[in-house]
Amino acid sequence: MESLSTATDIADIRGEVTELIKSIGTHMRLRFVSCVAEVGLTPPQAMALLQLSEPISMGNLADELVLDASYITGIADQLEERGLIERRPDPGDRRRKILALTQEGQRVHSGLTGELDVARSPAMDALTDRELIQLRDLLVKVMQALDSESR
Amino acid sequence: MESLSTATDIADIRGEVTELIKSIGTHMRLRFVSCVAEVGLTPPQAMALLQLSEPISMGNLADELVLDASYITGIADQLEERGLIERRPDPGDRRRKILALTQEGQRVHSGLTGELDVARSPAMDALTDRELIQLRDLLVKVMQALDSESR
DNA sequence: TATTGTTATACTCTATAACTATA
DNA sequence: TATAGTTATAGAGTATAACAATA
Repeated sequence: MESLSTATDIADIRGEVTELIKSIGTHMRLRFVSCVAEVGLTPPQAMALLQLSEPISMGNLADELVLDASYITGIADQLEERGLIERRPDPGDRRRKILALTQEGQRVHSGLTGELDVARSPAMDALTDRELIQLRDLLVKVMQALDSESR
Repeated sequence: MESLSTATDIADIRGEVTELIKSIGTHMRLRFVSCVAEVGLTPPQAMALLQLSEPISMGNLADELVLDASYITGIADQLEERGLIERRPDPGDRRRKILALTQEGQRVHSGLTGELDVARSPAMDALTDRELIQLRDLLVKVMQALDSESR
């Protein structure tokens, strides 16, 4: 009898954990959307801009963001129109174009990075250093289980 | 000097935790999308169907899913065409329509609920009961911090 | 006058297919 | 022949505005 009620409790806690991860993820996403809106960017524009710490070819950017190349063209157009990035020729392959931040792009990039910097987010201030490490270790285990699941 | 390097490490771990929550959230979302696709539903259709354990008015469904009422009309149309739900009049308010599962809808709803049941997901099998409770408690703290942040 | 649901419409995010210039 | 980027287009998800019926 006791084992039965324990099993139920554990199932409940799994459900709680799932809900918590979902809620925290939603919070993070909303925070991202509102941060990028403040600097006048749409989420995909911001995702691309944030990837440009170093210049990168359009194809590579598509790979890193897991987006189709044709979509990257449009995002690049928008960021270029706003003067945040520029397309440079690739010396050595004239098909390729390298995207790089302009000076203004640098400014927005830095501002956004700072704004989003999780280290400055009060989100995890509620945890002591020891708890934070515990949390990290537990999430790593869950993530590993998910990765080996993969079906 | 030691405090400086410690501070950096903690910042790194915060970043790790953020990334982990993002990754686990992505896994969960992909799992949801593939589960609902198996029963031939789009994600919004599934979200609506899963809410129908009990009959509910269209407006209330819109509130619960945080979607506009006009969008609910379309989703309800699709689920009704597939014979999974029906619109019933509300005795007492003739403007209102109550959505309820058909018998076939019941079947799909049960199947999907079982498929998605977190208690049966191997995701958290990597954790002992004690670790699971620890994880829940830590996530609750993070969530509370996020809630009081709210700006 | 306010609320429920519907319609028409439009916008964002994203992919596919066909094309061009280059390799 | 294959690859990088572009264009045109289409589809999913979602919202806004205007409207009809009812409250």
